[in-house]
Amino acid sequence: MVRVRFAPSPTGALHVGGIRTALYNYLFARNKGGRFLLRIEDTDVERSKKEWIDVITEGLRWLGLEWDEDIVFQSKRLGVYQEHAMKLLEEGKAYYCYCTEEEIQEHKEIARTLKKPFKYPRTCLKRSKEEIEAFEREKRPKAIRFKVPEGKTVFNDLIHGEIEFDNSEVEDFVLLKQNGFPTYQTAVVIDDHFMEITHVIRGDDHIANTPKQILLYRAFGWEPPEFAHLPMILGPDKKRLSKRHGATSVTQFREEGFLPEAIFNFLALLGWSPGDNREIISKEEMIKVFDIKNVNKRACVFDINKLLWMNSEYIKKLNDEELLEKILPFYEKTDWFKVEEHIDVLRKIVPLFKTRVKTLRELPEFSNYFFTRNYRYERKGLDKHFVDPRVFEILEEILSEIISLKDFDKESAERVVREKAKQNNVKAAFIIHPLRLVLTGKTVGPGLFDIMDVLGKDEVIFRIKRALKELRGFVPGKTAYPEGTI
RNA sequence: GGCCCCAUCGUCUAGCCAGGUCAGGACAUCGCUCUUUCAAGGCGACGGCAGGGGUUCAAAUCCCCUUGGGGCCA
Repeated sequence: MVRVRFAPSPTGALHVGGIRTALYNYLFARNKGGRFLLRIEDTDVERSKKEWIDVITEGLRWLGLEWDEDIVFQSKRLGVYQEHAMKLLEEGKAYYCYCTEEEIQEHKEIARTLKKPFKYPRTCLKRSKEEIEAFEREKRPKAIRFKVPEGKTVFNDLIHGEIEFDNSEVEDFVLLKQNGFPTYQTAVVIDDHFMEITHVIRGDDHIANTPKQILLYRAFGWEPPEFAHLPMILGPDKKRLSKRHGATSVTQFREEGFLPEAIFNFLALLGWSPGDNREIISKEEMIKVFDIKNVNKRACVFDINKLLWMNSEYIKKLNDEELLEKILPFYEKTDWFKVEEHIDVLRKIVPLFKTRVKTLRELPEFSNYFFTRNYRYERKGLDKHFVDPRVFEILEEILSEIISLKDFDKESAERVVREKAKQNNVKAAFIIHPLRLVLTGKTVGPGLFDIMDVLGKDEVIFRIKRALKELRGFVPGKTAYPEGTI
């Protein structure tokens, strides 16, 4: 059975690259009817934090990347790594290294000045018995290094094809550090073996590590898994994606109002294509058609614009009730009111913005005027729509008409506005634009009559009255802008 | 510096493995349309095989070099 894993370090947020790695592992496993496991690589005690583990697991759940079986924590397996390092030592496939940090650093310096590549010079492999005994007597700290055999290491990458390394390029890397902690290579190989991982799918920054790991598998007498190295994700400047490129973590995406389905879909298509021209693909469909062979080799740029578009597509696919439910937390965050008390108004408002927002977070700010009278008229709107003084007369007429209206709703409001426009021999747009500005302060938004309907008769009357008072006699370009309206 | 990976519109990509269709789609941009505005929708435009050598009747596709980008050693 296929078994894959996602193995993040809890040293930071779950970022775009990590999400996509998890995603491809997940798709691969589900496509093959295999298992998708989670392992936390927390051997770096100083940088690993418990909080990050929660951030990672919550992020994965939010995205719908449910893992199988219990989470494996490397920090609980230190004994296993030590045991296995000792085994290689006993078999003569590894050796103690007494070199200090400073000595290694010195070698590196020399290599740098000579412009030669640095490789551990096997100092401790060549030490005499006496030397070693002396070190032991003074209890000098020691690491365990792997003795890299001669030859070539070749592996068939599922994405890149055959990749070959000459072992002479690989240095005798450390298996166990002086403090008894395993290095990345050691822990990865041992864990992948015991977790019975069949396919290692990870970022291609690990390609150069792969020969070391294969060498380790062989030393242990284990069969290496298949490898698939995913291309990196870059920022718009083609540099490795980082915080300075804006939102790059699941947490941020969630807070900014992206839907998990959109992220899932977008990231899946970043480096992989089903081969046809589809863009919006459901998770189920992806699982069905995912093939690791169709994954691209080339690093790709994370394009927030396309994500935004895709998010708006998923928002449009939501029915009104679903949208409402998803939007509530974003209204809650505004602190404008208790959402439970205004749920009926929200139920009317939310659908009006469905095709007008790209993220959920935009909705509250786009609809602020439904919850406050404290908004300002957009300056460019005043200049554009209040040029003709007849606007005030018609507004006056509409006001009195609305006051006498028995049943105020979308239809009657529209009838009043259109009739008054007709009677005054102007186009409906002549009065619709200034009225929108009066009622919302904005020049853009949902249909005016929808807005009037939601605001209700009393509020519409109040706002028109207020505007007539504030804006009467206003001449664009000449009159100073009324207080609080700019 | 050494080793490794990569190279199709601004961006994501299809096409490459099995050479022969005006190099197809999506995002973005621009235009038109619909419309009370903005969106959404519909229609359209712009825009690409990094460069150079080969192989071949024929190269985006196969090979080599250069250039550029990325990664690991750090």
